[in-house]
Amino acid sequence: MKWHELGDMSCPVARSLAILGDRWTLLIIRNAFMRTRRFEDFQKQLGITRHLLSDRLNRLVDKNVLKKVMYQDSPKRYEYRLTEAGLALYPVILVLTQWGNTWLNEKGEHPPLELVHEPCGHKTDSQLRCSECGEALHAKDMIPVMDEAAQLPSSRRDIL
Amino acid sequence: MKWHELGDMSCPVARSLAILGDRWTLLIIRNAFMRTRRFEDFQKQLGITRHLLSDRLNRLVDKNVLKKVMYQDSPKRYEYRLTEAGLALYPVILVLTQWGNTWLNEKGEHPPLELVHEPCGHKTDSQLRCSECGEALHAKDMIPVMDEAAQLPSSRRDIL
DNA sequence: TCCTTAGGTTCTAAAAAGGAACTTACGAGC
DNA sequence: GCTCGTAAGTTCCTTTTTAGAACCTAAGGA
Repeated sequence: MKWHELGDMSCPVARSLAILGDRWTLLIIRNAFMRTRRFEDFQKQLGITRHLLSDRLNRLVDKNVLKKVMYQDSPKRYEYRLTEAGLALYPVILVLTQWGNTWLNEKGEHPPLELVHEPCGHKTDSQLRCSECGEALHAKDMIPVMDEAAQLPSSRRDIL
Repeated sequence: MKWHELGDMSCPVARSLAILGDRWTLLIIRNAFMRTRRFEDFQKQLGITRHLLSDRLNRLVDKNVLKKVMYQDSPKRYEYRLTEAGLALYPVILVLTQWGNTWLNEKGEHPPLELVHEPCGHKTDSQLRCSECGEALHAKDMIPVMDEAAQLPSSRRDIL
């Protein structure tokens, strides 16, 4: 199976990863959350090749994760900003931060990146909680349900 | 910059993505959460080439995300199971599921994958909350702090 | 006129991914 | 003891992607 075919699958994880699941895209988005907006800045900060950066930024604009905003008229210059869909990726960056802090620092060689929650003023560990009962969510307690999908022919049900 | 060099960076997102940030790894992990454990099953479900699957599974074992467990003695057969670090990736899968459900289904062509939280019995939308004050977390309220890193030479501070 | 800045595009070589066939080690059936 | 089937890979060859460096364009300033 070719990679781009994943975008048509019924599984939402496959569709998300068809946009986000390559070696640079989530790093670009991380930097966008750190207020990076311009081509040159992304390129210097990430060390990505200009060619790839151009390709990835255009893809993200095409997929409505970033938008181009003109910030100078002559010569015309555009910067890249997170759209509403892009801002909604913050949880992805946050859980990757916490996983890296916790599980990829066994020898203690990296100072953890701590996050202060400004409204309450404390260093925070984010927790995923159920919107209904408020309890912390764990894999073993979750049951996937795909009502309509059950009525699709099995060839369209894909993975999940 | 080459991809594998990211694993040494001080940013935990870069270190996480040095393991998870390619086209197949998170899909393999998604299927592991769906109880897939054997080489043949991963291959059939994902449509990944056998070569790549072998490479990715070995890498995940090497990085302590999966472990090989013998399930048959003769001939010796092993299956791949999530380690503690692997199980800790559930939030990543969950937030990607929700983002895909919400933002990659504009034409309504995909039935959303709904998740029932078994202990309370309701369909849930997971929410990221602050461990200290319990409020929902948003990008604009978070301040990254890297105490010790501030004392490192700037060449070692990398991106964040 | 020449230099600088921002945002790319072009070129070539190297690395990674895709696809199909082959291997190994066993057990079962005939 | 021959053939088939299964699980888990490995090999070989082709096609795509990436990496890295150089080049291009359009405008402003010294």
